[in-house]
Amino acid sequence: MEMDQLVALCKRRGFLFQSSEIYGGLNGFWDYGPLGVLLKKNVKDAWWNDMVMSHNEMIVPKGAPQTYEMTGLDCTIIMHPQVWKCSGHYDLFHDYMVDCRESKKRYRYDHVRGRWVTGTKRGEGGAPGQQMRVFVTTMETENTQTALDEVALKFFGLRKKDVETLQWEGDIFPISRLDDFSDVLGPDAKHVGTLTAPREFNLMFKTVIGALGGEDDASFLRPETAQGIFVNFKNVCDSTRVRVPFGIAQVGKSFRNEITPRNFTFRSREFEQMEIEFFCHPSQSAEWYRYWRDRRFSWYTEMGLAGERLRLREHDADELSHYSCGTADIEYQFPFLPPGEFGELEGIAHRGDFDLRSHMEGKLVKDGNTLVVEKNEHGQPKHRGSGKDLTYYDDLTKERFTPHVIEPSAGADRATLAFLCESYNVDTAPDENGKPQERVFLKFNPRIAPIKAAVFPLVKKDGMPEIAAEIYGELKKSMSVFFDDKGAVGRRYRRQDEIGTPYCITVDGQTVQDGTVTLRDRDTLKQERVKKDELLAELNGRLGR
RNA sequence: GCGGGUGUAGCUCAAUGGUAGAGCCAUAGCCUUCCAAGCUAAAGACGAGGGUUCGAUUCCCUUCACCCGCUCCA
Repeated sequence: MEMDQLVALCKRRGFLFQSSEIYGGLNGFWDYGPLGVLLKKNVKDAWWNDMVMSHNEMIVPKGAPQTYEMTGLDCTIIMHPQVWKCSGHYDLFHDYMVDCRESKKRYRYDHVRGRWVTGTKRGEGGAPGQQMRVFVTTMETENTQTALDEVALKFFGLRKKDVETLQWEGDIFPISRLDDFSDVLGPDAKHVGTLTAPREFNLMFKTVIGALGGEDDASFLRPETAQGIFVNFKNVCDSTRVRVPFGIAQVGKSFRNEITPRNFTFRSREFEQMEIEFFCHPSQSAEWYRYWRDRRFSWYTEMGLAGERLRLREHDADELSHYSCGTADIEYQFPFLPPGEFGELEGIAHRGDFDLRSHMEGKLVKDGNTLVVEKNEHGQPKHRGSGKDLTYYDDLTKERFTPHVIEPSAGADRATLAFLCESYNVDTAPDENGKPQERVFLKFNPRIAPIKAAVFPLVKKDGMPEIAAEIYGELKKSMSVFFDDKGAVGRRYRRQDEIGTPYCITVDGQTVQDGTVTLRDRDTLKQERVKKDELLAELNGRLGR
């Protein structure tokens, strides 16, 4: 399937539009159309229903260490600025970058390190040339000096055996200590002075609280919904009777000022997340991590992403965040990605006690194998925590501890996009002359199909429209249905196929006589006669409601 | 943010320094008894801003968006 066909279908049928399209669009922002809003809502509802509403805390689910409770939250998009300082997002999302005019590469300002060196550039025919003092640079590596040797040799046009002729001076230090880059050789450059001045990249959307707000009132749109759950952990414990282990779920918008939004809705600047923060005893956290990883993977397969295009990828040890004991991505092979590449739908992370501790003590950094509060130059916490006690006291075991967190964090827009890609199907169906015609249909799981059924009068006479309208009205009380009496019935079927409607109900001449209608299946094209009074029950059964 | 490419109707494609054409889709009506049929009607576009020009969709500049490659990817 070519992605542009799906994009065209999404626009033609009203699933997705570019934001502010009449003004030329806005990079990284997308609007859901009349059908798209139904589809995405169904995805979110399915998630909420399966994870929260239908969860039975009285029985042990398959694969779980024990029973657990689930509850929900809906937090604000703008939160106290200190939330983002303690979570680490403030420091992490404020990057200074330098660009190389020659190699067209971009580097993180604080990651480019180098050292002064003096050498003699090889001239024409191997003759000695000009002597130069240059600050050669490289990205941080395990052995920075070796990397610098290579860069310097290449710059001066020397062989490996000439390495002794290089006169190094001083220590290796980041270029952020230099005021002037005119004698700096970029990591991938052939000439000196090609690096631009550092420029700030703010990956969080900044806004101002209050009409007269200045820089002191600066706040941020949340880059993830998770932090709202952590800062409300104590409120939830104190106001409901939940006991650890339990999970808090939240669905909501998040915002990231991505450098390169691309690939349709896959990387958007405004997007919606479906997140669970699951709190458990540290001794059980590894088991819970495995439970949630497997549970979330099977959710996607049950929703229709079964097959080779979906995979579970456990992160390597060196890929893990410093606080994590395990992270897995659920990934989908989107059609717009190069062959063999997968895009992340959801990450399941073992976050340890990092988050709750951060909001108690202040922003944490790794010191050896432990987490300690990051200090500023005065020896005080760089970002001060709330000081509130976010530990948990277990009445039964008489134990106080900081719960560990398992975080299944899913992208609602990415899941919706994956379902769209997966359901896009083309087959051939005979037209009225028996000639095979190409048919495009979206093979949605009926749970997420925007329209569950369409009702047609075969022709506009003999009382058929009236009966169809009556059936339509009855069904509409309990599901999204569509009425269509325009044009030939074959065209109406195709139109429903293209938006993924699982069933079409047609009132024909026989309906007037015996009260039965035809029920057509989207995938098999087969029709069965069903009594119109039994239609609702029949549909509910087939839709698994 | 950088480099390259592309912007004409919802889609696919024309033409033009002087009133921008067509097919499909979509809309309304007629006709039609089961898988995109037919007839009729009406509607619909030069991505945006500026400049040159008597006149710019066409030439120039800027900008925006999309595609590809870098970069980024908590």
